Amino acid sequence: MPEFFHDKRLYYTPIEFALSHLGGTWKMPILWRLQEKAQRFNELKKDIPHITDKMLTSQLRELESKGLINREIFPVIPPKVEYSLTKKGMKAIPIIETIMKYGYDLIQDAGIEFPPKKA
Amino acid sequence: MPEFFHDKRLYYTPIEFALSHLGGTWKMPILWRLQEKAQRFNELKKDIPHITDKMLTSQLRELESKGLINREIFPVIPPKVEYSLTKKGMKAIPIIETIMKYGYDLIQDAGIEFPPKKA
DNA sequence: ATTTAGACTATCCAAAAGGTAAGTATAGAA
DNA sequence: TTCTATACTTACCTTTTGGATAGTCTAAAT
Repeated sequence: MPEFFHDKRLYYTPIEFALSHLGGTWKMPILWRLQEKAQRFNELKKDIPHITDKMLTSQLRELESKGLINREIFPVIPPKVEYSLTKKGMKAIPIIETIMKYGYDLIQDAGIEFPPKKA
Repeated sequence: MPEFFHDKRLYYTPIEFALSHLGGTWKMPILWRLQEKAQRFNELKKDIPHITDKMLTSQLRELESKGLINREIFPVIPPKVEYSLTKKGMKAIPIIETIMKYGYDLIQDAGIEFPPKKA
């Protein structure tokens, strides 16, 4: 039985475990944007097309709970909160880059026109 | 609008597109096992713990429709069908390897004991 | 006559993921 | 006094994903 339990969930493979950290529509685009510098909630929101408040909040919370990002609260009004990569989060960047490049290759292969942007 | 339509679906990023090819619980474990040689349905089934007939069938169909694997039918009874990687499928292998290694790293990080097996 | 093999298909269901829309708190600006 | 900014929360749905279970087809073996 090469499977294992962690945080109330059963995983069958390391791949599944990796995807629990990076998978879904939003986690990688968020992490990617934090690689340069810390960002505020609304900066991320403006920079990531289509994401809703709810999704952004929930994904940030998941990334934080898995230790990939830091959340720093500035006690001012209106509120200010900054998100940044942890060391663990930085380790994800090359993986994301690999997947992104693969995605671009697939897009090329499929003959789709797509602007080479940031994620 | 850096997003695009393809095959009746809307994608926002290359990452999403890549995950539509490799994402989910089963696609990468399946592809990984085809890298050495073609495999039959029941060989894959025995080699991939926990996968059900339905999941194996549906994932093989998806991989085939995206051009990552070939399906060869031998007209005998009982039926014999072999699955193998296409050139496009082979391009996915290094990506899967990267993700798998990352998964192992995360497992180490989390202090989980896990046997270094095949996917 | 029944069982077996191999590769499925068909239903039905439960859980997870993700989207819509509205509401909250606070202080300063208009 | 109403409005604005910021970072959320809550409730409610719909869609997608995945799991359980049973059934199908054919010919040969028992």
